[in-house]
Amino acid sequence: MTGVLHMGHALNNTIQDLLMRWRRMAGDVTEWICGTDHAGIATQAVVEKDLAAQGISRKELGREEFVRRVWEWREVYGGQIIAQLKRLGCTLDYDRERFTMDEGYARAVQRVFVDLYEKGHVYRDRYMVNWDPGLGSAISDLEVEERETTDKLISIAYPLTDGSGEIVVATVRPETMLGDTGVAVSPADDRYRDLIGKTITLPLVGRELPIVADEHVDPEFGTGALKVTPAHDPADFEIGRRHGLEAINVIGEDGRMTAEAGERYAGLTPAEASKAVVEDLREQGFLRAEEDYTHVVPFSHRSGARVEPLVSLQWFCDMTELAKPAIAAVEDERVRFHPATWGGVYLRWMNEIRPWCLSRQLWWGHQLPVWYRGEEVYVGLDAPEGEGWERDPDVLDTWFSSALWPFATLGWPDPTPELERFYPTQVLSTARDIIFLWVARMVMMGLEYMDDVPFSDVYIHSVVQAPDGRRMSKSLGTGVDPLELIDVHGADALRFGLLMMSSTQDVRFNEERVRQGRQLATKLWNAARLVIDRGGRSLSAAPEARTLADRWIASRVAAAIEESDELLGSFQLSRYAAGMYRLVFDDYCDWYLELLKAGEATPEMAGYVLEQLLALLHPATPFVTEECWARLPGSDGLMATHPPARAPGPRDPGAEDEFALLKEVVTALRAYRSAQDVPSRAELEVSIEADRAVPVSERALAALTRATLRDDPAPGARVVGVGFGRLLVHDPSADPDADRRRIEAAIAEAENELARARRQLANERFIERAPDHLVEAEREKERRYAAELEALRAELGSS
RNA sequence: GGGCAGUUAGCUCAGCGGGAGAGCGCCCGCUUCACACGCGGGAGGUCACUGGUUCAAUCCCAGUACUGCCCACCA
Repeated sequence: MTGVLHMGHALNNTIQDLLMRWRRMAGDVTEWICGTDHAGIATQAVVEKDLAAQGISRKELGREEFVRRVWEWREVYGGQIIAQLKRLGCTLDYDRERFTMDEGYARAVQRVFVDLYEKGHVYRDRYMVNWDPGLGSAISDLEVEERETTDKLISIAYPLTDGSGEIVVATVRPETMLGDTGVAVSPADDRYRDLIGKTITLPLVGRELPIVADEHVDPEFGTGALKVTPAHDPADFEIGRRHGLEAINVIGEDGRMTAEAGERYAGLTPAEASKAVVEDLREQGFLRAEEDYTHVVPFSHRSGARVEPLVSLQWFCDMTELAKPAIAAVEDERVRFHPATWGGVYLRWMNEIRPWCLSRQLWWGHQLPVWYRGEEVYVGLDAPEGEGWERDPDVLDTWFSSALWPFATLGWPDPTPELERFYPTQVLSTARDIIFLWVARMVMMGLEYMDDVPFSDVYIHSVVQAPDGRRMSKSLGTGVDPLELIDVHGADALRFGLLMMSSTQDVRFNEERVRQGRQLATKLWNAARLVIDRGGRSLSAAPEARTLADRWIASRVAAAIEESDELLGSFQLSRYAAGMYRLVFDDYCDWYLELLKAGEATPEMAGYVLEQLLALLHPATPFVTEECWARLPGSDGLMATHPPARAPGPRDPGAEDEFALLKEVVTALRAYRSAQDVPSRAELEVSIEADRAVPVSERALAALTRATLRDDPAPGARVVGVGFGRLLVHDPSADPDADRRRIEAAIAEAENELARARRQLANERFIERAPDHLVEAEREKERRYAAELEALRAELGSS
């Protein structure tokens, strides 16, 4: 990695650390290799730019010195990203740091190259490659991006050699006509049938070119005749191979016209040559038309330069045999993608995989283990014996070495204990843009060299976009710096915020989520202070639940533990985060701790539950949970190595139901208060009329809404409807108008609900076909709302 | 040219066959002795559109319209 930690790194590493901490707490032996790749192109570019600023060119320095400078640069900046990961709280194995240019790793890379050569997959060929003139190197198909561009489409007349006429062809790259070696027409095209086998004389050049028939040509497009430039167009290259046409390179690897282009054009840039060729054609009367034309054009993902397709002698790897087992591994789900749709993307690409151009004309990277002497080629781990051998100056595509990551970092090819213990791994977490570049290649290499998949689950996380929906990018100025967010809100906050944003689709970055994370951390901290102050501590065994609140929170914790395990296991990270947030704010703080303050819950349970909450949240927010844990009396060791959260007991539906009654009473009274403007400090007297026992405690009611219970309703009490009956509130000072409005609103709502229930029940097919419990629930609703309506109407009538 | 996603409250996003959810924002009220980075109460969505399946569709199917992404050798 060449740069500083960006948001994508922050998200990915937060996810990985979350999973690592989760499994570590669960008792798994975990290994998260800390390492970086040498990022050949990007790193070389950065160092070259540095040198350029000092007026030094790479060529002046020479290869050896340049590579030494890159290592120096790495000494300075290589550690930067690791320091930043530490700030994020990532628990990698920092002692076992690996780098793709380490000696042992480099040996593994060379070995694989040699082996693939010996097996016949790796070969050297003069073939059409994507040439990046900005970089001065070939790049792979995956490093090319298509951009829509408007060019001039030029029509040129090619006269038949026998003088019987002409063929008009069209091109957006007129300068390439200098390298034309044929003209192709569709075999189905009657217009040209008689011309097949004849020749034309190439304007400006004078070369005689055959007219061939090829299926690739679309008779509908333009004039239906295609100029063939095998050296500078991938399609033409294929046509050329089919018809034995020569490939003449008129554009060189330096991005300029070659001597082959002719004296007049040699040395010009293609753009200059294009102009000159058009001028010359015009003068000589061969130009037929010029029009704007919008199409997609390849650009280098690396340098941004327009890719120059040209024929070049490079090293390739044929992927078809390597892909077969890797396709099978995904088809039979030895490797599973999450979400599964990415498995389909992987398979579509793998099924049409093309040769991989491995060689790069760079200095920073793994130099090819290849030597030449005249026509001889030697491929091997060590330099060949004898005099006169010269080593290939090229290096390997960085992704070639990255593909070996899952086993090369563990010491392969030596049979190390680490390799034995940790291969295959379980989870690979990454963004989708790297599925082909890295994931697919790791699967292929893992199967080839370890005879097993490198990981069983691939989690493809969201791409975090800029807040305005554009790509987050430094050059666009849309980047948001994760380190600044850590400065402002803290690492826990950033981690939590990113988890909240992380789902299966792209999301816009939203700082509110990070703030939410900070609020959670603060809340947890304050809750811990309260609980510790009330005598909460770490206990070796679950305490007895002595109150309804105790039984209820114990049940809630049991449910939350089940839920969080399931969500983390299925990579539903934002749901896990949201669930934790509500557990802490709503259940624990707003209800349970309020009751603790009223003496309706026990400090033992409060302390025990706090410990479990810390354990549940620790994978997401390690810092605050560790800090709270250290302060909890009786705690021992680190939360990082604490066992997973344990429920104080099994789920308790009875307690949950009973507690729901309390909540309903409290919520209804609070709403009454708010609607009637009863100050929150004023005491309310209330009696409960219900069709069942409502064991609401006096103290709970007093603590949660300053209400006291009385056995009989006071005369003139106000009616508040609840699901199980009604509350009668003694409120002599109530404003009758406001109260009537409140009751009318309640009536309207009840009428609505009643009508809905009756409509459902009037549908015979619903009664017939819907599950019994749903029908029964509907009947229950009808009864309840009918009763409530009656009570409210009576109340309205009497007021 | 193919393929894959998405379209849910003002904003950013969850949910997904049985009466729409969160955070923020907005309105009203609270210096309640852990926390104003807080507490309580509210307002606010024909769940893009059109058909279909079903007792029941925001959720399943088909199509349409936008948006985003990936793949692709029509000059």
